Amino acid sequence: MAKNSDNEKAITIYDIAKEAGVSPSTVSRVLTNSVNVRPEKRERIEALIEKYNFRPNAMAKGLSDTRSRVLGVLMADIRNPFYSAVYVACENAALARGYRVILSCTLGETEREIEQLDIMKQQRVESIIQIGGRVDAVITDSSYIKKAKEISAQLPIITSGKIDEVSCYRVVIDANEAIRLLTEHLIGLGHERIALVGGRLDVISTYEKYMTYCRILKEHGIPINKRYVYEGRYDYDAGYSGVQELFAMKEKPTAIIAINDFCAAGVIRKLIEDGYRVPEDVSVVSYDNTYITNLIFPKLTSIDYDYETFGKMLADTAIDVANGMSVPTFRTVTPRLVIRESSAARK
Amino acid sequence: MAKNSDNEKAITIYDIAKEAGVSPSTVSRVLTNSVNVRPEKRERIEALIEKYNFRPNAMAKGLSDTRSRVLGVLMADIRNPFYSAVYVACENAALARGYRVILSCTLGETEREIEQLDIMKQQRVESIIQIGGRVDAVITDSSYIKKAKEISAQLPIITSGKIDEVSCYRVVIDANEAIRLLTEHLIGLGHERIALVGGRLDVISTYEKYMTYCRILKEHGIPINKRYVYEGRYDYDAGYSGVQELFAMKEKPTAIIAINDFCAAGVIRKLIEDGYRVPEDVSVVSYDNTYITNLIFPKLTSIDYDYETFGKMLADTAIDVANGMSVPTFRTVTPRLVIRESSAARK
DNA sequence: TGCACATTTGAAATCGGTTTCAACAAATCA
DNA sequence: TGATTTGTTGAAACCGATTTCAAATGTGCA
Repeated sequence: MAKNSDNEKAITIYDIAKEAGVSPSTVSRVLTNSVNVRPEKRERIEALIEKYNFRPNAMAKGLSDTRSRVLGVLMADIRNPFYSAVYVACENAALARGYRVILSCTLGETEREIEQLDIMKQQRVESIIQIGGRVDAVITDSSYIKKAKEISAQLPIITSGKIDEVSCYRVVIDANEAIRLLTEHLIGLGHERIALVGGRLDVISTYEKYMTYCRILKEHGIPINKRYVYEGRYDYDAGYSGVQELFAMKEKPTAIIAINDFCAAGVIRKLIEDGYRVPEDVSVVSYDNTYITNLIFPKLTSIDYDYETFGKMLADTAIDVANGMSVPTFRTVTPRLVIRESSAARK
Repeated sequence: MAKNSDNEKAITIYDIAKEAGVSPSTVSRVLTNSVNVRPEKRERIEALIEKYNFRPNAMAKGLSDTRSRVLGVLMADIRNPFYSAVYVACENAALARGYRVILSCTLGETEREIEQLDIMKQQRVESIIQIGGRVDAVITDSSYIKKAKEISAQLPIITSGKIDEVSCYRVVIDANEAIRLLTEHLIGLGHERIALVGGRLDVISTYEKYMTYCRILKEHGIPINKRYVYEGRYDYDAGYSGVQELFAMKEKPTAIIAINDFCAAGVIRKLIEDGYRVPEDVSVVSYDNTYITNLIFPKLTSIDYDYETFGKMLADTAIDVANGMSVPTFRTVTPRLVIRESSAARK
């Protein structure tokens, strides 16, 4: 049975050295493959490593290295499919460059967030990737800002969002382009009464979207109706209640831009419950292009961010900065429209 | 701007000690709060810690501690909502007991899996939690088995599945109970032509479900029709093509048990495309009770595992075993039926 | 004031690797 | 053959914390 306690100490290079009749330095040289070791000794050492399944203690190694080759990834909740997609892409990119990643989910608790930043510092991560930019917890808690400021003075923070008052490298989705794609897609389909559902205007990216939405409507000579903007959270319920409110109006929207796929699912649900057909009566589109888009009925038209590229850009920035390379402090990811079944020409 | 290179060395207890005019030991005593330190010195030291935002190097700490207080969690893919739910629950439970967690996704690549096991060993994790039991990669790769065997000889492995030939602690969902709940639920609704869609019978838990399904049908005097069992993967497509095949038959099923929520989404999609109504014409139920159940239309009846409890059981087992406590090598989690809209009485 | 005892403290060893430096051995060259 | 260069090796220092041990200091009581 799997060993159920930590009784026997782990093998060390000293043990290997003694049994092989060489010095620890020589064992280390075999491990790091740094300089020549006489073949016969090398073989003896390798045989012992194999025999005992020896693996060098990462703490000891980390102590003598100046570099940790570890990145920290901080996010609200890995259960969110957007976050998990970015995370996996980040991890892949980091691994490809010889870095490990430590993940931390804060579940929106500021205390935990602060604590985790400290832990990452103790782990001597080379940089911290913050995914989400405090989108989920809109309240910019001052104790968090203080900690983030402190940390950012000592190691680079790369974020997909923005942290108030904290200077960091930003790899950001081009929100203007995203909303432009959606709005023009809908306008192209003949829609004019286009509603925005979910998201809060005090969150930067959401506000940017709103502004661009207004600009584009104006460009097309479509009047802006503030009542077509339903603020709310970033979830299913926001979509559901958004429809409830919007469709109580006389001039009902013919198209809805939901703030993400969850929200869109709520939107569609409520529409169907109320007897509307999607997309025949109402078109619904959203952001994120998570796998949810393919699960629901009808399949969702959504904005894709190319997670592989996005995650890679985050990880590469983190690693480049840690290696002292000069890196732009602001980079954008260009979104792409994926048309599926939920949007169609206006009747 | 965030420091863009690792030029200045980090502060150490020696720096603090020198500036405070005490020995490093005293600084360490303040950090660990182990013994008394004269209040005036303690204050001076604490002030310096604050001043420099000093955080002790985790490597150095880890080197002198015999215990790492770290668990490793290995899984196929964190993007799977089932896995991410279990992961978060695990992490919460571990954190509550003062343990950190390192996550590793193998994305089904055996090579990566083996590599990550080694990394965890190097990190001196106290035990390894394997979520998924190689369900996703049915092929039990011999090189993986070999590595897992080697590892399990040195540190405890806790799994939610099963690893061939490798002895480990198992915390397993009671598959028999799960299928019993679903089958009896459907029979209670008057269904007799109940199909199984998705999953492969060479995966233990799937096979167990099949066997119990047969037993229960027999108990109720319902004839077993092997053609109602559609083997496939654990995804949307399996559900989709399952319906395609099953509904080409003359005696069409009136109820479907999908192997998980993804699969159920595919099932429902194809049913609707083909003009069936759910649940009026066909009832659909599944396992896992992920948030997908609430996103799709109709909302899915599914089997819940109480992720908090499940994750906690995994983490607690891992920690208890690491602490030499005697722990049962087999524990089960009792599933619970959550009835939603997708199942109804047979017409 | 002096002795016994408790509290605080620093020096040094330790954890397990890597790396520098100097010594030694082998190979090359004159 | 002897001098020079190159290749291997081990001893010891180092990374940054914790911990043991013994010394130094402080306190209580006669």
